[in-house]
Amino acid sequence: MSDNTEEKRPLDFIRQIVADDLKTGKHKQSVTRFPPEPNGFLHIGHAKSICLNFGIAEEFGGRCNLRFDDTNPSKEEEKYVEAIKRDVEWLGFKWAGDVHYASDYFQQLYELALELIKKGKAYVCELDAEHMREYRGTLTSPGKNSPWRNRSVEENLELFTRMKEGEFAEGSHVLRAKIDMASPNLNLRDPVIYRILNAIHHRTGSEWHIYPMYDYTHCLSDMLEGITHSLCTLEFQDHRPLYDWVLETLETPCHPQQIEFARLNLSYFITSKRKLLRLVEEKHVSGWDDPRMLTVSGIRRRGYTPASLRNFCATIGIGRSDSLISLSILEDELRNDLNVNAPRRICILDPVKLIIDNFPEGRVDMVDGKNYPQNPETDTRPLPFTKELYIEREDFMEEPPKKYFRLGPGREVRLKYGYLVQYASHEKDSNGNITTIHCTCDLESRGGFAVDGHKVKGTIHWVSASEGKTVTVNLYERLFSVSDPGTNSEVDFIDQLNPHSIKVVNNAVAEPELLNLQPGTTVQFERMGYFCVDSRDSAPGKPVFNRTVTLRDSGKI
RNA sequence: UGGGGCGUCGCCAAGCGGUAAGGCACCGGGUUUUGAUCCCGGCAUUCGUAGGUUCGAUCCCUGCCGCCCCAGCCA
Repeated sequence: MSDNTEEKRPLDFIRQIVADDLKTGKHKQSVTRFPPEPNGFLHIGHAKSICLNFGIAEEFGGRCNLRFDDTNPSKEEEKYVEAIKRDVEWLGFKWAGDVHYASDYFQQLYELALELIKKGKAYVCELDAEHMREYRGTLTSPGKNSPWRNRSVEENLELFTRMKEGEFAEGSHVLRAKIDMASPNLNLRDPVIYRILNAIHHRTGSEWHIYPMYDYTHCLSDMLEGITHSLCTLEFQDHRPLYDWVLETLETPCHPQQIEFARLNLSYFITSKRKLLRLVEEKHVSGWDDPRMLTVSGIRRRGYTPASLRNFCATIGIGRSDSLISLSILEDELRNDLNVNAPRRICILDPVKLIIDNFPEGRVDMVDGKNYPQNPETDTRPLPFTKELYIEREDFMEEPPKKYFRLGPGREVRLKYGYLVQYASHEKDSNGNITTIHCTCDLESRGGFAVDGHKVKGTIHWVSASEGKTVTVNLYERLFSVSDPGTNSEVDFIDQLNPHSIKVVNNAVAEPELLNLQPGTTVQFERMGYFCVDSRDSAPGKPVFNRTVTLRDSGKI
């Protein structure tokens, strides 16, 4: 796999901190973690976090754990665990040792909660959700103490134990950290750290009746794993004092440093699990792995490569300011990779027949098509050239402007790898649609070279009408028609979907070779773009191609 | 009208007191059997703004303006 780590780009602020901590000896080795909640599929925003956390481990010789943050059994499922593991591996990363789960620590977390109670730093509260909100105060006014705040340690211990034993109903009791109900930081107003939940957990089943909350779990899980740098997104900044409070209060043997960075926003897309879920549930897309989705699985099915994702993440960098990254950066990294790694093939997406009047009937010339423009002349495949061909409808114009380099009355053009042909005539149906174009060809120009050496500017691609194979091609465009869908709360993001995000072409004509591709393979259709064999809808001998991305087409008329 | 963040080219992003890297996009030109690739060249007298400190400030200080996040028994 190629990525551009070899270029000495400046370190982002997080890597600088890691480098400094290693240099000063604060840490012998960096230990990071990627902590997804298994409640949905990973999207490109997660890829940024994955590249950061695993990337640091690779670059600094450290370790990176994969840890599932599974503290809410009502939302989490095993199938997401499997999908997430597959996505991380597909990106090319390897987690240190076994996969970790926050649920591995439930017993330790419980014992530490007992410690907290004994220190007088946590109490069982019986306020219901509504009262709890009321007591919390507002952004501008302080909260007030819960009437249960000053229970004795013994009583708290007994109540918490009974919570654990399943003696109480959901919602009736919670364990709260005793911090400061007047704190300007709402997260410090005696946050709930344990609640009663009787759901079945995907790993621990019905063993537990109480489940720890994120703020309590995350810092301790980090601590237990010896994480040195706990990287998360900006919205957790306000939680950092609580992260630190738990570790300090419990006097833990180590204290990971939480560092926040800005989450990824990509133009013309949404990176919100909740909104992606709605697209799936309301069937605006075919599923989590719809090639138009910017989920890791959708991206993969679309034909993107792991290297292009990693290079993209390296290119955009890590910062703390809100940003909206242009989709063109992603596409640029994709093209950089595919340009050198995707073999060239030929497929006509919108066929119109071209007949070479002076070419012998029944003759099949096998001409050589180059697989990669940068490779030696010998890396070729045979292409059957016959009297009747298909060319792209857009490659012929009845009244072409001067700068149009393709076929038209009076024009000469090169059929790539084949022959030079000169326009003879064309036919139209009653609706005025062009049905057939007639040309004559210079039989001496095989390979596309003029015998007398004259220049031919235009080169177009073609497929033999008799030897070509009909295939289905999905022409994808961006899923949304505005650059910042979902940003304006006045508008439902569903109304911002691009009605032309998919166009299915059922009569594309492909060179025979194209039927032999393995699902998941990405090739370039010369002059048209990069296309990937769909891994779900293709059948042997009946491939379905997804347009991964178009070619750049600067100045094309 | 509480607290926490952020503000360098259209979009990202370096810069760490010594006089504005790089990428994307865009605009020119060259090569080309993909109007692709590749190659050259252009693209911030200026760093949200107003003051202050300094020989010198994008970097330090102060005020102002703008944007984002926080009142789940979600993560």
